[in-house]
Amino acid sequence: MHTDKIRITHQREVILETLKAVKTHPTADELYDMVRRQLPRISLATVYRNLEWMSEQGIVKKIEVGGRQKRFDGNIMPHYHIRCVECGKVDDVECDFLVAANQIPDTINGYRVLGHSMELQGICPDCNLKKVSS
Amino acid sequence: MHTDKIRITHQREVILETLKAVKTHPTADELYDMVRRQLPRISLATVYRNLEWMSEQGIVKKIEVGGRQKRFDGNIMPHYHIRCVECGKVDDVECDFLVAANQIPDTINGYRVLGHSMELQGICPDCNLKKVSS
DNA sequence: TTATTTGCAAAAACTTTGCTGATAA
DNA sequence: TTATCAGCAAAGTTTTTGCAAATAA
Repeated sequence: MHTDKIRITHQREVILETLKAVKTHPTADELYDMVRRQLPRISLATVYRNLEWMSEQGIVKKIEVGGRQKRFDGNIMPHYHIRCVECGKVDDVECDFLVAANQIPDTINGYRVLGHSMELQGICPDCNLKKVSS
Repeated sequence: MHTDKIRITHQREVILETLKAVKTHPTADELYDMVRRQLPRISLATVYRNLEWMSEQGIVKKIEVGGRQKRFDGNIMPHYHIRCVECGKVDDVECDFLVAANQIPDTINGYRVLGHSMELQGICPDCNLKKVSS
């Protein structure tokens, strides 16, 4: 993907606005469904291409965690996530108690360290209810 | 998958031995290639089914991190990983400096917390070399 | 003996890509 | 005007599933 001249297309704007507007961490096809309400003719490929491109640009963040599908986050401030192992939903976590990120060396096992991510796994309130009532 | 009567099949033994024997964190198809040297007629579906089943049983661990494919770890002791963003390789990390796991509450945002995982992202020595020399 | 597991092939799920027409600048 | 981008469809990649034959117990 060239970076010579970047265009602000309508699709690109709507995808970004939509992602920024939600506090969830949608997959490409979830975002596609949301965006389609404004742009009924948009294609899933465009959503994929733009999410990939925006995460390369650092405009959004590709969530590097478990689960089947990739998820995206409009919040690029450092923070961690908790994922429901039943339904796959991902929420933000307040994490004062967790990692002292500034203690992470910039070289480990010969790797040049670029970043880190932390995922808690759990069962969300909704899925907890379903399990209790079944 | 029923759990009424569990059979110790030859395939299951070889898959587990092979995974335990390596210090890498192979994907299903990497493990398939390794196992096939001993069991040339085994199918990839069997590898997938058994890895899934063994991770449900807690015999092995499915690595909940980024990257395209799922990876599996024969080491079920708690530890963290570093993944090369260039080639996808995953190594273990010594992590005294990282998370105080016992500080993680067992309820967060209404989620019942089951576990956590941490991934560092970086560039491995091999890929670093390739980048320097190109 | 018989219920579980395998191998195979097909399908499903998710993501990327090639191409042509549309469009931002 | 024109190089970038979108839409569409097709292909690629990874994982799961149905079913008949094989097999562990």
